[in-house]
Amino acid sequence: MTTMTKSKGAAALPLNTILAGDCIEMMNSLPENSIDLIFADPPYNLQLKGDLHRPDNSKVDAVDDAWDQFSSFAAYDRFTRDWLAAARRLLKPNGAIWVIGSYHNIFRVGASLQDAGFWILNDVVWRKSNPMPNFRGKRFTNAHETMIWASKSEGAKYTFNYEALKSLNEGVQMRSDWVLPICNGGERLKDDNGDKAHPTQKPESLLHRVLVGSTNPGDVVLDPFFGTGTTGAVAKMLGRDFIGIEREEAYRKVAQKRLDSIRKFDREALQVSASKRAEPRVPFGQLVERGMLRPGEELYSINGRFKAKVRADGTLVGKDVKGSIHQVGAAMEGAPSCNGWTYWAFKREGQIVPIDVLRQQIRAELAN
Amino acid sequence: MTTMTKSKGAAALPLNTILAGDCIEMMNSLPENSIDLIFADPPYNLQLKGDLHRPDNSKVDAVDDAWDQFSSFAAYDRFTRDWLAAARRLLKPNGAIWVIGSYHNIFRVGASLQDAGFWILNDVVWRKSNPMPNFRGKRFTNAHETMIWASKSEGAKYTFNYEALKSLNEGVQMRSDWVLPICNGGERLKDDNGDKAHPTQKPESLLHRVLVGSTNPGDVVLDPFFGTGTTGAVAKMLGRDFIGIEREEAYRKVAQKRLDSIRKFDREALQVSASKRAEPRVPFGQLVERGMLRPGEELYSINGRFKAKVRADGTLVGKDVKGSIHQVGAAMEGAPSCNGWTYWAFKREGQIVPIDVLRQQIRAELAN
DNA sequence: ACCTAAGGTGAATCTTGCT
DNA sequence: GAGCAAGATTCACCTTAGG
Repeated sequence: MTTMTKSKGAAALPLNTILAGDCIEMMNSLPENSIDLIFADPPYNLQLKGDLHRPDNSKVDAVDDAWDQFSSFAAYDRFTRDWLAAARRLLKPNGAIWVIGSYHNIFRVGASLQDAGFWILNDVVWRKSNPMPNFRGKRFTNAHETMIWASKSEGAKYTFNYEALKSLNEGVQMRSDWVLPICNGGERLKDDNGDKAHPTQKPESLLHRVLVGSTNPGDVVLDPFFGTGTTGAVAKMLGRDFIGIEREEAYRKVAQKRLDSIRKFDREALQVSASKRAEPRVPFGQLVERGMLRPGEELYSINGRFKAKVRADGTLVGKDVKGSIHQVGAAMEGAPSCNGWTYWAFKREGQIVPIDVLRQQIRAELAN
Repeated sequence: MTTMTKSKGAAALPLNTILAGDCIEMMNSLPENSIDLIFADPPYNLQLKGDLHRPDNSKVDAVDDAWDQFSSFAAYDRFTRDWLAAARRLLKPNGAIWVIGSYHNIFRVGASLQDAGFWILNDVVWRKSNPMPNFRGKRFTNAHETMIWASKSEGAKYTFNYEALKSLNEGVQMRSDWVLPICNGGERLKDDNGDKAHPTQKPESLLHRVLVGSTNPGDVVLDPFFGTGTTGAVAKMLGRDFIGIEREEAYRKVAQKRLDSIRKFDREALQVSASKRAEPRVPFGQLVERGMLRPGEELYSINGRFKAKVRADGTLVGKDVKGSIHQVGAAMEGAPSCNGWTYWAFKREGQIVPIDVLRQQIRAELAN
């Protein structure tokens, strides 16, 4: 790969390098209207109070780095406005930006994007297939992050490789929710001690989809919060040029080593997200939520011997037992286990209908 | 259903009615600190430029109603701040709010929520199983909407029926991404012409999960943008009280008709699995007092590594430690904390039995 | 070599109630 | 309100060790 190609007027772009320093200063040192795509993974401004332990008493290794600390929402907003202004100056008129965040920061980022004149094209949800659970049972599992995709301004002719994404998605149009695993296993970079080199390394599969969808080969991709360089790594594989900016020496070192080992079009490395087409699990509770069965309605065992009543939370109550469709079926039969889906039925217009029919309906919908 | 019950000081709440008028004015006419939950589906501020046609040239019936028009982001922000302030005044200290939106408005709503002092608990993604495709192939299929769940302030004791949601989800904790179909078929209300009565009617399944998860029977739920009354309908079914506010006469009429036809589920069906925390507290000493365990008897850690002796006052003595079942367990494991109830076991007839079995016996007695 | 069991871990605003 | 003690609480992976 080449450094310092693609001159734009007097200045030149330091292609395929990692710039050391503050992202706003470094961006301001680059020529305006020179970048095709920006991917930004800014600090999330998590506000953690104390330690968190798992039920087995092991401690969660949380993101408590200094770079994620801001004194107030106002301070975070100032930072956001400043780096977005610098980013917007760099973008070509038909360039675009992606920003990723969580509920801690993404609403502020999104509003600032709009205020700065960016035009939101989609918000895209990264649904994590293996998120960390909520150990205390006080909230929903925080199972997704949000990305905002925006053009430099309204009416701009941004890049969108519709057909490529459709192919990636087995021939149907790509949706705004992407199911991808978090970065772990061999892809997760380790430091010399064997600990994770960066607390929030993003999976290459995510960047693969972003770059295939919104850049063309030869485009210049800037990542102002480069970290361990996932953006650069995927850009290199896909034949795009990148520029990274990273303040922390330790991250730059790991990223450079990573980049040096990557070859363009290393197909093997791209085989991360082949989809498994297992039958989706359908919770019985969905039949209740969706009104297919009514709370208070009676279910009948397929052998006609027992009945039980549906509750609003998708559990059953029978004589002396309550619990899941499986638990109540097992208890009534005195069996160690029972597949409630094939054991229970409901009545419609005098007919006895197995509840599994309703599950099949939902699965058919999901397949579309 | 009753109207005007639950007086709060001088004022009374117009329960289970639809108030006609501007939502901010109407909210300001209600007593402060009186509402348990607010569900709000405000205008999305869609900024549609022209007509959209499907590939077969049929015209998409878009949301272009007057109530969704704002002159600028600043105007939308003003409106948002104002209704959020009125909403926050109404909430009880431990109340909570849900707001639903799309990328057009949700970032502004989220930032305003945070600025107003609400404390975000989760952002929840409603992943539509049957969204409208992107006909032009210029963007990702807009296949989700975003809900923000927030308590009135940081540290508030909001309602979260963890076990009920877990039951709804087949025994695993509920995640922040919910896959549910959009509202159509028989559930979709039609006007006298057979057209959809409201452009953005929400599915009852969505409200079912919201209300089961974050309210209890008898709670008061306010929806300041009532529309055709999905919130009221599900609240009524689930035995919650509701208050709706709606400006448009046509929507109120449809909503009232809908509400009149709905019956509440029976009481048993509304019972929901409770968390252990809600069960009565049983001191370990009671097991000794009642002779279920004898002073001097040995307890064994569940992993078989440690043992300790029961004393007459309900404390344990082990090697070098004495104290509560929790303290001794934690000390032996070198852990910051330990739930002694699940950590210790005793022997009966050669069998190892967890002490929690004895606590459950006592709780079962207390329930009778 | 292959299978099973045990252990580790991930952007987390993660308790409640009594004294 | 601060301080302390009781006690409730996890899913989908991957790696490693052991059989």
